[in-house]
Amino acid sequence: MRGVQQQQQQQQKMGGEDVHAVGGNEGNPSGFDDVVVEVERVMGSEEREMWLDRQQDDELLDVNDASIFYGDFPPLPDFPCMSSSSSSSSTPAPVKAIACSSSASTASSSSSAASWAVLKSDADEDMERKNNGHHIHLHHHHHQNYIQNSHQQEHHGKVDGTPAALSSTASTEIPQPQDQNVMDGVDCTDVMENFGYMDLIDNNDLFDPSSIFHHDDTGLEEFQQDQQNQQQQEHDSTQQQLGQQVGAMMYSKNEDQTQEEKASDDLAMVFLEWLKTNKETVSAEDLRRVKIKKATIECAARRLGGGKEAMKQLLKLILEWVQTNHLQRRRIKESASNNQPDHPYQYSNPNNLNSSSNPNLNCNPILPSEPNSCFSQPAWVPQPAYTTDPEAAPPPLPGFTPVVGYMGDPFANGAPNVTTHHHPYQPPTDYQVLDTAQTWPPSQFALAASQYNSFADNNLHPAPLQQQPSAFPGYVNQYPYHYVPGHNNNDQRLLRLGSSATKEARKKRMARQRRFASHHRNHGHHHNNQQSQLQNQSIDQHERLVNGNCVAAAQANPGNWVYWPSVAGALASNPPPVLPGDATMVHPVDQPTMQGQTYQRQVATDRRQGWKPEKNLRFLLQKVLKQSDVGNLGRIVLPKKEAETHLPELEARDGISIAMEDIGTSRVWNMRYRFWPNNKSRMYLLENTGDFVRTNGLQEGDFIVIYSDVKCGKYLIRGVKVRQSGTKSETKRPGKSQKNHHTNSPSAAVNGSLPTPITQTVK
DNA sequence: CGCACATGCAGCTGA
DNA sequence: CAGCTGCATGTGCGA
Repeated sequence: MRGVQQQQQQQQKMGGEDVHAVGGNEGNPSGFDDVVVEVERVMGSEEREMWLDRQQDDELLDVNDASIFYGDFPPLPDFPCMSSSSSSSSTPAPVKAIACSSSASTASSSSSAASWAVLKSDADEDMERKNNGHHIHLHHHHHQNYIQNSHQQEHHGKVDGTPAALSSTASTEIPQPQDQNVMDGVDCTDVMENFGYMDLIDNNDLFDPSSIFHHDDTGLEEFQQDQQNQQQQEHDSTQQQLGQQVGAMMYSKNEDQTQEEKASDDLAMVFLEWLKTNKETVSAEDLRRVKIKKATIECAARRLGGGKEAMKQLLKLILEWVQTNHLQRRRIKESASNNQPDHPYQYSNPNNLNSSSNPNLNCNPILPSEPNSCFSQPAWVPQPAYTTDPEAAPPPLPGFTPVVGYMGDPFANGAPNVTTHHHPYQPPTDYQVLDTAQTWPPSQFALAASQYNSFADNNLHPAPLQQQPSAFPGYVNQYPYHYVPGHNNNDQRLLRLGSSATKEARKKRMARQRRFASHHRNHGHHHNNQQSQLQNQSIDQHERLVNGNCVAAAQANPGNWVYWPSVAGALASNPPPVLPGDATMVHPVDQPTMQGQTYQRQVATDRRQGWKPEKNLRFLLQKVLKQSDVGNLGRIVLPKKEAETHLPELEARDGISIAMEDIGTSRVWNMRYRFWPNNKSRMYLLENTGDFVRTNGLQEGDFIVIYSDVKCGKYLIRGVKVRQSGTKSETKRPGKSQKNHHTNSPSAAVNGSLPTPITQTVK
C-alpha cells in the first residue's frame, strides 16, 4: 500500500515542481527523483573561482545533500508525500513510537538521497580552454539510505527495471575531464557546459513532472561511461557534441544506446541551431545556469509524448525559455547591479534558502525518497488529539497553533520555510517534517502542488502563516497562505522572478493542476484497493503497523492495537469540495443539520473544544442515532453503503479496531469496526461506542459524523446533538418512524434528509 | 422483491 | 442473572 501511495504521491509531487532552477524543488520524489537532472556544468577545481556563488551551493550539497534537496525545492507541505504517511498509516510500522522516530531519521537520510543530474555547459571551461568544446556531465547522486521503502524500490524496479539504480550511487559523469564533482556522495550531472543558470522557478510552466517517476541509474552510468569515453577520444568537444550530450542526457534513462545516440543527434541539432541563433544574446554564463532536474526532464518528455520528438520539443522549450525568461531576468538583475553575488540557487529558487539553512527539512514532502521519514515521531507526540486521557491532552504548542491538522497544512510547513526563516511562527522542524511528508494523501498532494503553483503566482502577497490558520481551505486552490516575503531583498527578488511566469505558463499550470486533481482521485481508488489487500493479509498486523505510525494513537491506547485508517478510504470517497476559508467543513454535508448560524456556532464550539478547523478532514459518513445505537449495546449500526465506501474493507467479520478521535474532546476511542452477516449481505457496526455516546450525551436523534484526517489517515468522530430550541435535552424523536436511509449519505444530508427540527441547536 | 437497517432475542460468559 | 455477542427477523423503502 504504502508503496503505491508513495508512488502516487511522488508522482504528484513531481508534478508540481520539477523544473526548478537548481535550487529547488519541492517535490521531486527522490524515489524517482533520486536522480535529479541538473543541467549544470561540473565544476572543475579550476572553475571554482568563477563559481563562487555556486561553490556555496556546492558546499551546501556537501554539507548536506538532503538540505540541498529540500532547499532546492519549495517545500510542498501539501504533498501527500505523506500520503505515504497516509500510506504510512497503513504501513507496517511495528513499533509505534519508535517507528515514527526512526522513520524521521530515515527521512532525513533519504532526503539526502536526492540525486541531481546537472546540466552544465562547459562554457566556462570552454571559455577557459579556448572555447573548444562543451562537455556534458551527468552527476547522479544518491543517498545510501535513500531507499528504505521497499515499495519504492519495487516501484523503481518496475519503472526503471533497475531497482538497484535508485539505491546505487550511480554517478553519471560525462565528458568532464577534470572531476566528477561528486560531493559527499552526491553526484552531479553536468549536461551542458557553458550553460547558464536557468531560473526555473516557473519551470512548472515548461514541464509537468507529474508523471515523472524514476530514472534509470544504469542508464546514467552507461551514459556516463559513454560520455567519458567520448571525452577521452574527443577532448575538444564541439558545441554539437555538447548538444548530443545534452540530448543523450535528456534521453538518458532506459533507452537503449542506439536510441540515445539518435536522440542525441537530433537534440544536438536543435541545440546547435539555437546556439547559432542566439549565440550573441546568450552567453555561456547564461547557459551554465540552466539547471534542470533529470527527473524533471524525463517527466517533461513524457508529458510531451515521450520519445525522441518529445525530447526535442522539450529541448526547444528549454532553450526558448532560456531565451525569453532567463536572459531577461538576468539583465534585470545585472542592471540592478546588486552587490550580492549572483547565487544561482538563491537566484533561481528561493527555496534554496531554506534548504541550505534548514537541513532539518529532510522530511520535505517533496522528497520522494522517504515517505516514511515524514513520520517523525516528535511531530506526533505532542499532539493532544491522541492522548487517551482528554484531561491530559496538552494544549497546542504555543506559537504553533495548528496542531495536528495544521501540521499537515501545506503551507504550515512549506511556506515559512520556503520563503524565509524569519517567520516568527515557523513551527519546529519536526512538525514541518511530519506534516508534509508524513501523512498526506495523494489527493492533497495534488492540491498542494497546485497550491504551490499558486504560490508562485501569488508569492508576492505575504501573509503570516500563523495568522490564518483557520483559513486553511484544504484542497482548494485558494490557498490563504502566501509566502512571506523574505526579509532580505534577495528573497523578494526571487519571488518576483519566480512569479514572472508568462501567461502561457500560467495556463499550463492550471491545466496541470486539473490533471493532477483527477489523477489523485484515481490514485485514491487504487490505494484503497491496495489497502484492502493488505488488510486481507493480516488485519492484526496491519493494525499494529498502522498504529506504529501514529504514535499518538499508541499512546492513547497503550497495549491496544488500533487501526488507524489509511487515507485510502477517504480518498476513495468523492473528493469533498473543501469550503474555502473553512477547513473544518471538509464536506458540504459535513454538518447536514447545521445551517447558517447553527453551523457557525458549531465551528466556534469546535474551536473552543480544541477542534482544529485546520485539519484536513474528509467527511466519510454520518449516522442519525437510533435507540438501539444509543442504548447499552454499545454499538452503532453504520450505513452500509458509506461504510463500505469510506471505511476500510473488512475481510473478516471480526472487523478491525479503529481509533476514533473524538473531535470535540480530542479523546481517542478505540472502537471496532465490523460487520455481521445479514441476509446475504452485511450489516456494519461500530462497536465500543458506549462510552463515546455517554460521554457526549448522545441520544436518539442525535447523530455522529465520521471523518478521516486526510493527512494522517486517522479517523475522527464527532457526536452532534440535535435539540429543539427550548428543549433542554431530551429530544426523543419519533425514532422509529424515521428512517435514515438518506441521512447517512452525504448526498442525502445535502438534501436535508437528516432529521432537521425546525429550530435545532447543535450542542 | 430485494435491500438496508432497527432491534429482538438466543446463546454464551463471567460475576 | 446481567451483560454481551451475534444472528435472525421485522419493517420500511425503493427498484
